[in-house]
Parts: sequence; C-alpha cells; structure tokens
Amino acid sequence: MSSLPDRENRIRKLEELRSKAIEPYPYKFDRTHTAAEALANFDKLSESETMVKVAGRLRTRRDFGKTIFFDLHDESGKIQLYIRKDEALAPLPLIDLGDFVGVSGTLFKTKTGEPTVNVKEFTLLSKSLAALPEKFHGLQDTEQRLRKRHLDLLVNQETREVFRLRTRLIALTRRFFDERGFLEVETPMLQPLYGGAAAEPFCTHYRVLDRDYFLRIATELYLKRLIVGGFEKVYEIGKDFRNEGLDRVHNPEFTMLEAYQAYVDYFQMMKLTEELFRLLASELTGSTTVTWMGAEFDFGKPWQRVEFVPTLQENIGTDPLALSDKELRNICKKKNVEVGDEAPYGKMLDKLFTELIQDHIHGPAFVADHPRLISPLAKVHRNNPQLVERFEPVIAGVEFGNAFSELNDPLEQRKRFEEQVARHEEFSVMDEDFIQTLEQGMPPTGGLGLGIDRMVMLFTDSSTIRDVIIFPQLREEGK
RNA sequence: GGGCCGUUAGCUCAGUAGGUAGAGCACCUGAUUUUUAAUCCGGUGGCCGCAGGUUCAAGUCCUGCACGGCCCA
Repeated sequence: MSSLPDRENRIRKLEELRSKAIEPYPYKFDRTHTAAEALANFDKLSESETMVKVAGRLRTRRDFGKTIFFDLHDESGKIQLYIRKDEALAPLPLIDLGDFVGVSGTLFKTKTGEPTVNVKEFTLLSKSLAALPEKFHGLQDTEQRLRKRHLDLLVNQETREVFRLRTRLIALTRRFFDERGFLEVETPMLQPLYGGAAAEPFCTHYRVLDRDYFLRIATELYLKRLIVGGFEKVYEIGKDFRNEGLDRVHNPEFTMLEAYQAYVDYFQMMKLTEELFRLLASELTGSTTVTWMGAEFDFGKPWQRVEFVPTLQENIGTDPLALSDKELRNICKKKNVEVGDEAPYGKMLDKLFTELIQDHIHGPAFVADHPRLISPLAKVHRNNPQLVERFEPVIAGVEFGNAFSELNDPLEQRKRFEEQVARHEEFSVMDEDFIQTLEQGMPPTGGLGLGIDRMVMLFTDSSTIRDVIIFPQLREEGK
C-alpha cells in the first residue's frame, strides 16, 4: 500500500471516507469569514471568542503527533489552523494537502504570534486527487504554467495579480468611456465579410446558410455603421481574431478596444489616448511614470510626435513617396530590410518604417500622418493629399493601436477599396454594404483602436503577451 | 524561416571521463502537544521528450522529429 503512487493513495482514502459515511464532495459550506476578514478582525473576534467558519484549500501541514497545523488558503489569503488530534475532529489521516476543507473554531495567537484558528469542527469539502506543485519553488516551467494555468494561479501570486490588474484595467477603461458619454456596444464576431484591418482572417463555415464566414479581424466597419445610424459616441471592447504567427506581442485571438466619436478629428483621439493612459497609469501603478522592461515611460505629459514620412525620408535620404517600386526595393536591400520579391509599395514603406524608425522609438509617441497608400480607411490629410490623418501610439517600439480622422466620403472610400483590390493587396476586399452605408452620410468622425493585451503588458511589466492572456494559444503537445 | 539553449521522479533541480539513475519537496511508515520552507528515523516512486545511429556499453556522443524558451529575420 505504501508503494502506491500519490493518486492511488488519494483514491484509496476517498473510498475509505465513503465507507465511513463521510461525503468527500458535499454541496455547500456556510462560511462566516474569509481568511483575510478573520485576520483583519482578529482582535475583536479572538477577544469575544467568536466562532468563525473559514473554508479553503489546505496547502501546507506541520504535524506534531497530538496536534497539527495547516495553512488554509482561500482567494483572500491564508490563515493557519491548529487542530488537536485527540479531539477526534475528523479522519485526519484521510486528509491530503490540496483538499478543500471548511472549519469552525475560535481565533487565538500561537507562541510565535501567528493568528490561528483553534479548530473545533472540521469538514472535508472536496477531495483532491492530484498533488500540488512544490511548496517552495512552485511551478517554474513556463510551458506548464501556460498549459496548466490553474496550477500557475494556484501557486504563483504574481500570476493572480496580473489577471486582477487586467480586469481592473478593462473596468477603468469602460468607466473612462462611459463617463465621457460613449455607448458600449457589441458587434458581430461572425462576419460574412472581413475588414477594418490588413490581416488574414480565420475562416469558418455556417452550415445552415451553407456559406463561409469569417471571425472578425476588427470592429471598425460595424462601429462606423452605428455612427451613421446616429449614435455619436460608441465603443466596443472584445476579441479580434487574426490568422497570424505567435510571438511576444501577437496572439491569434486578442482583445481590442475601438472607440468612435462624431464631429471630432484625430487630434481629439490623441487627447483621449493621452488621458486614458494617464488615468490607467496613476490608478494601476500609483504614478504617471511606468516602468516596463527596464525603461521608464512618462504618461504625465503630452506624447512625443513622430511624423511618418519626414522621419523616414531623413533616414533613407530621399522622399519615400516619390520612388518607383524598384527604387524602393533597392532601398530595402540597402537598409537590410527584408521584403518579399512581390511586396507591394505600401508593404515596403510599412516595413521600412517599422524597422528603421518605429523599433527605436522609446515613447510614448504618436507615429502620425501615414501615407495614404497604406491607410484605406483614413481621411486624406488636410494639408497634404499624399498623406492621411492617422496615428499609431507607440511605446518601446511596440504598436499599441491605430487611429484616424475617419474617411467619410463614400465615393473616395469606394475608390480606395478599388485601388487596393487592383493592387492585389493581401486580404483586401470590396465591402459594398459598408460603402452603401457611408453613402447614407457619416458625420466627421474620430476613431481609435487600442490593443488591450499590450496595455496590460505595459502596466504589469510583462515582456510577453502570453503572460497577460489567461489561456494563450500554444501548439498541441507533442505525441 | 534561421541561430542558440532546454526537455531526467508529481514539483524544483543535480548527474562527473560513456560503465546498472540522485537530492530536496510531495507521498507511505514511525517519533514529536504552539509549528510555520517545522524537525528526526525508515521507505515507495524513473520508457532520462520521441525515433534512429555509433559503441562491448548511451541520461551522457551523432542525426532527425516534437514541444518550450531566448535572440534574429
């Protein structure tokens, strides 16, 4: 019997419990205090010898023969249990670390000053059949932490903190937009046509309609339909899906915020972005200066502005918008920026800028006024017909979003889509329904998109997106 | 896609020059009436990621693959 593996031992105990008519999986337990509440009110509770009932998972044990100590963990924290075995409170030999129990007893302090429950009643609430990870080193292996997130959460306090902060960040963001009169909406994730970004979609099939559908890559086009419909401020926080690689800042499903406001331009969206980050920084970290991956970022002052074309021009020594395909390709080669042989002009421009300029931006910065060629949904720049009114928030070289003075000229929008399709740009589609919607008339509108996951990375000082997505995408386990 | 590193007990990790696989935690047995990474005696537990190869002999050397990590593109 002693040679049985842990799981077998636990199952044996489970059966023994049942044979003694002790239910290992009862239905409920009426607790009076969480561990934290019991500790916070220790003086009053111990003085009045109040019976407290706490519940949680047994995590460590210190056995002294006739007495035994456990650490009982619940979501609020942990509290020590003191049990005298001669009081025969429970079949203690059948209890394992990892089991959930509920106890009632009075509070006292041990010789070493530890607030402790002097247990009078002891109830098994759920038998665990699997050992916990090592009590001191915890669960270290990155792969196991991601694949078995429940263990990661159980053992690693920092992991719990990351996801608590994530939720607070989203709640604060909602409050931010709600307070400014934005209406939160939900638009389709399952779409007959995809659009709103340059990205490969996931494709699925709707059996009843016998038609292919796409998981959304952006919420943009639907949210603009709502502006046409008369809502003047709308926003959505939700998952987008992009059929692309996995790396430090990409997960195929990720959480995006998009917000649209009628009668404003992209300058208002910049202001909104600055205000949101300033709020989040001070609420989440207690300071407008945030440390991320060893560098400091100050969100207390206006963001730096980096103009796309002049900055790139300065780097490559010539006007990037006045070249032939071949000339631009040569510059890519000269600058060691790898682009495919078929890469269209816009794609080369984008890659050149990303690698030569953006990667080195400390920020926080707004990369502003992109070439019209790579921005089919943005309004032409009021001072330069080759550019659009657009910006991307960039911090530590990482793109945090995208924003425009939204293109609301329906004929121009049609032309842009047509040009895109004619250039055989990847994943470009003509969305006839969207254009017809625009023809109904959309007011001047400012739009903003922000990657929530990356924002959580920033405010939790996480270096990879997998640390802030609770169940990140992984390859299938081998075999 | 390329380079480098990792994969050994449930967990955290050692493993010498190629010579029959180790520790701590957890688990099982015993001692212990205020400990807290409790302590002490004794014990169980391994397809050494997978598949080939070299060798009298492979956890160790070679090749391929899988998964993961870091860096680069």
